[in-house]
Amino acid sequence: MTSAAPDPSEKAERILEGAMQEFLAHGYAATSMDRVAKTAGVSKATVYSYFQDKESLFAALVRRLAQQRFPGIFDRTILQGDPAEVLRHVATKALDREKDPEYMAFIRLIVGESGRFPELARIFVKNLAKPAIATLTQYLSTHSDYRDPEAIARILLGSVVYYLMLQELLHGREVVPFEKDRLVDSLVDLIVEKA
Amino acid sequence: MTSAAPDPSEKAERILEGAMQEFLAHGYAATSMDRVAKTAGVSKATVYSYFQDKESLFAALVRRLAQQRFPGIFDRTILQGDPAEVLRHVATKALDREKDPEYMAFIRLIVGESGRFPELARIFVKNLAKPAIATLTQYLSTHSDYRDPEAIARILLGSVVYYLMLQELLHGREVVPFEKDRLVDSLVDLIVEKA
DNA sequence: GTCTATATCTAGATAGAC
DNA sequence: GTCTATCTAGATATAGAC
Repeated sequence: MTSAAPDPSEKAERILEGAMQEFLAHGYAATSMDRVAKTAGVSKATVYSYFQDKESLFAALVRRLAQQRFPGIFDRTILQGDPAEVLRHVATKALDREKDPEYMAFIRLIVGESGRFPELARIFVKNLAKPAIATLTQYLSTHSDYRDPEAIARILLGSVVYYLMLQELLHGREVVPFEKDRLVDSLVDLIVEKA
Repeated sequence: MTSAAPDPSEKAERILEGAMQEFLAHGYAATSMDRVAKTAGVSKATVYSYFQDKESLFAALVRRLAQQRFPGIFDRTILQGDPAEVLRHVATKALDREKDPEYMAFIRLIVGESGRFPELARIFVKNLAKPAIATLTQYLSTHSDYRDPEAIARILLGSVVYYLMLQELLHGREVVPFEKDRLVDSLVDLIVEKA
């Protein structure tokens, strides 16, 4: 057994890596299993030996991305301290995701396939959106007097996500240019001054 | 591109109608020209006599939807009067779009295909998002003292769009339930109290 | 276990009948 | 002008070689 494979899951890793590149770049329907295999550096038959079919591979990939590759932004960050600084930090960190092309492509993919794969969209919400809302809501509950902290949390996150979607995903930079700092400044002012 | 006939062709209308149903339901890649023809009630050859290829048909459809079928929300609405009432009206009207499945599917389609068709995404931004931002910014400029009215406009619209996307498109209703009224109330309070 | 080769089907696009 | 029939390419999925 000198030529034994390193790890049975090593091939599965490469396949998922190849699948990620292809699905993120072209979406579900426009991605072929041939290209997944080629990108992963294995044969197509090997892909089918690890994953039942195209849908199973896609589902496995999305679960993986939602649970491992793109953990919630604030999961490990303990929010505490001055509200103005904390909120500015939160908004800025969320906006920084524009610099991660894979994350942006993941958003595009999930939204685009949310009709065909509603269950995968729910996994995305449960693993990424929900923890972000919960963490921010928790902070606002203990550091402000808002009647409805979750509503405020959704306003902040919504403003940021809308910015990313409009300016980056939908290529609005050239059509409706807008500086990130302006959004952050107004957002922090609006929320903190009121508190 | 096919030449736009002066008098609208009945056949072209039916084809676009069929294309709308199919593309909105399945996205670009998963939609076949066979099904477009069948839904439109014409032969596939007829489809190709009116539109050069699949991409041209898709582009014509998106332009049509962005320019005619889904005009900007506030284009015809003259915003004037008490800020609290106006902003509440604006937010509520925008949130009501969740009741229009075709509009929601259009959002999903544009976001999902924004990688493959960036120019169509820009058309969407130019015709729908930009006018909404501009109209609301204009109102806030004359009815509030905000240093950056456009930032406020984007915060309001972003909060609403994020709600629609998370709760409806991504099927978050069951995962992170939230009442629309709570969002509207906090949004209006936040913006008007500060003014 | 993995790959090559292939079966089967469906897609986009077109030629030719009427 | 419109439809039927068809071409060609590329898709998913699998059988069989090594």
